[in-house]
Amino acid sequence: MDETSELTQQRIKKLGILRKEGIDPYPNDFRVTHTSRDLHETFGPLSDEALKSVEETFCLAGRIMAIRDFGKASFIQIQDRKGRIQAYLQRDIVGEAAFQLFKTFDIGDFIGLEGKIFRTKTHEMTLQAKNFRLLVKSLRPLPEKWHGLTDTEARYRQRYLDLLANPRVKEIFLTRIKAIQMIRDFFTQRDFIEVETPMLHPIPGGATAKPFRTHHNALDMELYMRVAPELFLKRLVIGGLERIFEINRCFRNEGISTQHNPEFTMLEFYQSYATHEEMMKTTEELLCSMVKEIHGGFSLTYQEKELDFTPPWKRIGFKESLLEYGKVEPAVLKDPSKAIEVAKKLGLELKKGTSHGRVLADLFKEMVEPHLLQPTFVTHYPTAVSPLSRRNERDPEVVDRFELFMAGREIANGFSELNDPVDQRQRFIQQLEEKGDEADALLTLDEDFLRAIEFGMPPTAGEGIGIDRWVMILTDAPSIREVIFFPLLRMEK
RNA sequence: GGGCCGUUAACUCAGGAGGUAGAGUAUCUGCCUUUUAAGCAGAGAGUCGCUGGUUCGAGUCCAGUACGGCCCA
Repeated sequence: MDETSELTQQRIKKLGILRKEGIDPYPNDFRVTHTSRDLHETFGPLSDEALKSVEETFCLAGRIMAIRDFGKASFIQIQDRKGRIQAYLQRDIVGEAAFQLFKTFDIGDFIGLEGKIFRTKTHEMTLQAKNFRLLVKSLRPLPEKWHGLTDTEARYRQRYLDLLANPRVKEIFLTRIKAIQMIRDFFTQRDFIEVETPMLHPIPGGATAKPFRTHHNALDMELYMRVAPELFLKRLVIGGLERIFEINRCFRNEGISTQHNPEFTMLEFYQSYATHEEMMKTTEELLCSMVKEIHGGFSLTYQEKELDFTPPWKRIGFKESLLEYGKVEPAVLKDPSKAIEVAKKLGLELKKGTSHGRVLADLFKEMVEPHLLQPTFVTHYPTAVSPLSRRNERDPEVVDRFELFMAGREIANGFSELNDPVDQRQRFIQQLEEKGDEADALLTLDEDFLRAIEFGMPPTAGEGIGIDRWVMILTDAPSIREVIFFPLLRMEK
């Protein structure tokens, strides 16, 4: 406890006074009958006159957010999970002793109130308190009522204060929660089932990110926090769960930025007997339904840019996008050495490998991705950068895969799944060879997964959507930390 | 990892060219029984992130460091 804070000392003193009076400052026997919103919604439409004939009394509880004291009467604002409502405490109604007790209440305390509803002269819906009780004595002062809490670090470390003091923050998280609920409903209605797969993986797979390592004591076993659920979800598809989805955490042991948090939430879904084409359509339907529900139409503003979600969204081939947005010479697409030349001119390091497909993928990230503002599907990625995707039937050098971009960033990644176990094995081996120089002992062949698809995986399409990034778009959030309750920060001090 | 910016009262912020710290909110005291960021009068509240250095003197200048933010890799 911050011993030096005068304000806290004062409140501790008040706590002592309450206890001496025989008042429990932390009771839990007050029963709530209504929320602030119940009263606003039920009685808001009634006239002042009509309100006077409402005889019912209501029990509300909440945190005191403002006190306007008049000596022998007080207006207070209380905040509950649904919002705020004003209450009016008059000495002549609650009684002298109770009113004196109220004088020790502070902003931040929880209070339980019982009373009737009325409107003030200035037409504010108000609870006329007949009885009230202290429910919790707060020992620390809340952030300022007008400016709220703006110190970014304090907002993330003490998110509870951020939520209390900044209504917009609560709105953002409620939108996040609503979006996730909508995803569940969307897939459930389409006969998908929600599943959970391991977070602790013996072999990290399904994406090429660096994993967090951990250790199981009893089994004396090295484990990795999952970077993607993909390989386990496919095992379930092999097991006959033809339509599944998972909304859950993934962990990547990489840099932190406005678009990266070490733990983030991913939606993955798999549908047997579907192709990447159908996944794109599903994606449009899913995301559009959310934009419409949350923004009332097919457009929204993200960081001052107007995004238009009216379907169908633009589709462009990976190579075509390099020509159209990257303005590369057509020869770059055919000649690996030309591609490397361009990459070097851009100052790219090419640490991921110098196969033609990889270099083109690097060029794409640099030259194309930032230009994709409106929702755009980029299709047919090089096979070299897509070890889990099904080869295109006309051109085996590319795969039946797409990524969805908007606001210059990747939001989704989907493809027809590779279900040829022989090809899959080769692709894994190739992946290992490319990574060879990194001496990455983590990368071992996932024989268990290969065995699974050798039993036969139905033709399936799958997709992953980064929920945090999508919620950023929905809520106009500039940083991923604004849509994650507790983003990772360094230790304090 | 690099560059730039920030860190002053519980909160939001001032602090010119180095001279020993200021406002609003909140708190405390008094007045006020329909206020709306209520009002009026008064009061208390600070290791200026931390560690060094320069200086007679550092919130201010310099170096380092911690944490945070933005950009870049």
